[in-house]
Amino acid sequence: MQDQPKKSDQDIDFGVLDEFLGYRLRRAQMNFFAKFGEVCEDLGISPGLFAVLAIVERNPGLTQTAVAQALGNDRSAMVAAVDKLESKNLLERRPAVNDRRSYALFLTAEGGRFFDNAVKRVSCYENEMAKCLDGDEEKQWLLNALERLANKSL
Amino acid sequence: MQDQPKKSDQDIDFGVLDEFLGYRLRRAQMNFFAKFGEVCEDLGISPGLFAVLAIVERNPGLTQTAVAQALGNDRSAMVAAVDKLESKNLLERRPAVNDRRSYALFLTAEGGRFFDNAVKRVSCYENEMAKCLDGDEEKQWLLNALERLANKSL
DNA sequence: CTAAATTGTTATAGCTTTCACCAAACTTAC
DNA sequence: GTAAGTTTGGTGAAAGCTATAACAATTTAG
Repeated sequence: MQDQPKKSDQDIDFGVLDEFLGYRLRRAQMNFFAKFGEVCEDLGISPGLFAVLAIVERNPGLTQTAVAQALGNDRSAMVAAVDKLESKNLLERRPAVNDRRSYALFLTAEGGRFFDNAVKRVSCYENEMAKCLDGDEEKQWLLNALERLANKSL
Repeated sequence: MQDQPKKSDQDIDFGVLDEFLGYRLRRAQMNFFAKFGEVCEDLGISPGLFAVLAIVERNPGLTQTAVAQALGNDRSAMVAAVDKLESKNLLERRPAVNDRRSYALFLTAEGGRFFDNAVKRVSCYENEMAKCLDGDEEKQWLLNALERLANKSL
């Protein structure tokens, strides 16, 4: 009754966890986050900062809150993010033309080059990760399923 | 040149983000995390604590580090988690039989009942979320794809 | 026995979320 | 038009969770 059978890592019963989408999503996302860190280590940006650059690059002039809403983050999270990107000379806060409360965000020239380079790296490792999927067909299916789950309400 | 076209929330160009598995995984997982919080609000446990209970329930006597490794967390994260679960009388630290450094973790009787109840709730909302998938077939495919992504190495 | 590895722990830092706050903008009523 | 209240944008402080590094006690390897 006291001799536990010395379970190895593979030997563990995950029970209901194995059937829960929430848990599996977390594990998959943790792996992606870790791989992102490896690939972009020297660039000094996190997935969150990368996402901010991506939104601002395609939608120049957006306010901080607009970017936050687009990414599903809180407004307050944007302060430190934009501060950091601005200190790296990648992003620029300009006063908004018709609203003195808000800033309009723009990529700097350096930010544009930086982002292009980062996209290359991220695309590269994304493609590598997607190799465990069955071709572009399954990847598109997966992207679609994930979008449905992200927007599902109870 | 200065009149930005007043983009609404739906009007934003996500660019490369839309094709990145990492981003879509994050969005989907954020939604699951939020829904978990709604459903289990009065229970006072997070997805992380739920996962600890699930592992200990199916693998009684595991050490803290073994649970951490199973869940992909750091050992140090387990301290606060077990502290919290122990203060709720759901989990118990017993001295390990053959290693005075480590504890063996067990669910208390109350912890067992609590977990059963929590599983009912989480299963319920998991099923609700899965309704945006095409039957059990697509769910199983998705679980499988997520497992592949979680274990893929570069 | 000595050196290396392991367990639980603490401290520290980073990131994210929540709350309250102030200034600016908007809405409504005069 | 003005003046009141309300909403919104950015910010800062506090709380939460996670990851990293270091540490003492203990176990294991050589």
